[in-house]
This record gives sequence, structure tokens and C-alpha cells, in this order.
Amino acid sequence: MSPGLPPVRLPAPSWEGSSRAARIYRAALAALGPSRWWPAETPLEVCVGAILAQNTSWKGASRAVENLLARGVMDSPRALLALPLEELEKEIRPSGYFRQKARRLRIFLEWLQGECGGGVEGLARLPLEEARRALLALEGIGPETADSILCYGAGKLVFVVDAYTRRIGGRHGLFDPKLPYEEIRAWFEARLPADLALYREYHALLVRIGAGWCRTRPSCKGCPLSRFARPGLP
DNA sequence: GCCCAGGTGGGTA
DNA sequence: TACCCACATGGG
Repeated sequence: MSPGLPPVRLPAPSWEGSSRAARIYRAALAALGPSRWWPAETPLEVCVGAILAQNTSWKGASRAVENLLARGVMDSPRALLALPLEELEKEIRPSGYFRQKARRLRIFLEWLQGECGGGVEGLARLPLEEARRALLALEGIGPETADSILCYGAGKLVFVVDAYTRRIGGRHGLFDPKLPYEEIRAWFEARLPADLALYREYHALLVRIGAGWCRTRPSCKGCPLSRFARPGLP
């Protein structure tokens, strides 16, 4: 484990609040159990996974990360960058958009190596807003990817908003799902206690529910949050 | 076969 | 601002 960074997986905290957000958290946690996300062993693995997971199933992204681990290039940005582009593309093919993602991955790794002292620890030493601005300035890093890297990789207190967060939050009457990314992020950050483990666990639970019920099952039948659902919402 | 996935960037009006 | 489209593989 890299020094100076919180573990990639933290235990799920309890949240005693009486708000709708808190009750939904408790219901999801009670039904599914702790997530201990992100599903990665190292901060670098989180970053690579976050880029490879863009607009694809986690399964494909995970297979791509496994390929890189098997090649023994996940120890450092330097090791990954030493892999020839064609080889990198070949290994990450299962995650889709493999040419685009190979290029974006390299842009990020070169920045990490050049500007951050070679690793995620350097990124974590930057103040949150500065780190976020720098990430967003990189080609291929949008708000969700940046926040996944910051929250799960660098241990920054940022709530990650993704398609499931938006869909579930809208469906259960938390906020308007058409709100801009930043406003949904602010919605959570204004309501959740300032606890990194809670930020991570909440997001992870929403993803697990989204992937488990919103997508793969035709109805909300059996969803741990069905009693919170508001009728008529998409 | 067809649709969509834990997005992002670029183009157009 | 609000839509469109490209990017690519894999699973339901």
C-alpha cells in the first residue's frame, strides 16, 4: 500500500440522520452489506480502472485491468508507460474504445509522472480544488473520472456522481436527474457528513443497486430501495 | 440482430 | 444551452 494514502477499501460507517438521503443509505447498506469499494488493490489501479470504466460495463474494464496486472505493468506509471502502445491497446481491448482509452491513459500517466512526482501520492498532496482542476484539464478526464480518481485513489472528500447516482436519485425523489453534474455533487456534499468512508460507501451502494436492479431487471421488483421510489419517475 | 453500458470531447444551431 | 455524434467491446 502506498504511504500517506487511506486504503482503497474502507469499512462502511453508520449514518444516523433522519433525512431521506440517510434513510436510503441505511436501507441500501442493510440490504446489500458493506461494499468496501473501489474494487482495486492500489491507488494506481483505481486511476487506471476509472479511465477504462468510462461508458462500459465494469466487467470489461475489470478484465482489462486484470490483463495489465498479468503483464506486470501495474506497479508504477513508469512501468505502464513502458508498455508499447500497440500492446497497451491489445490488453485493454475488453474495456471498449481501446484506442481512445490507451491514448487517454497515457496522457494521464505522463501527467502523473511529470507533474505529480511519479505517483498518486503526489496527486493526493495537492489541495483538492487544484488537483481537480488539473485532472479536468487533461484530455479524456471528465468530472466523473476525475472524482473517482480523487475520492477512491487520492482519498479526497469528493462525492462521485455517475449514471446510476443520477438515475436512482431522480427515481427516488432526491433531486432532478437533469441537474448538471456539479449540482448533483453539491447536493450530496451538502447533506452527507464529511466522512470519506461514507462518501465512498454511499456511491458504491448506488452503483450496486443500479447495476443490480435498474439495468439487469425489467422492473424495480426486489430492489432494496423500491419503498422509496416515487411513481412516474423514469 | 439490437440495445446499452459506472463518459468524454467535438461539432452545430 | 441543447442536442447530435464518434469512440468499440461484450452481455442480455
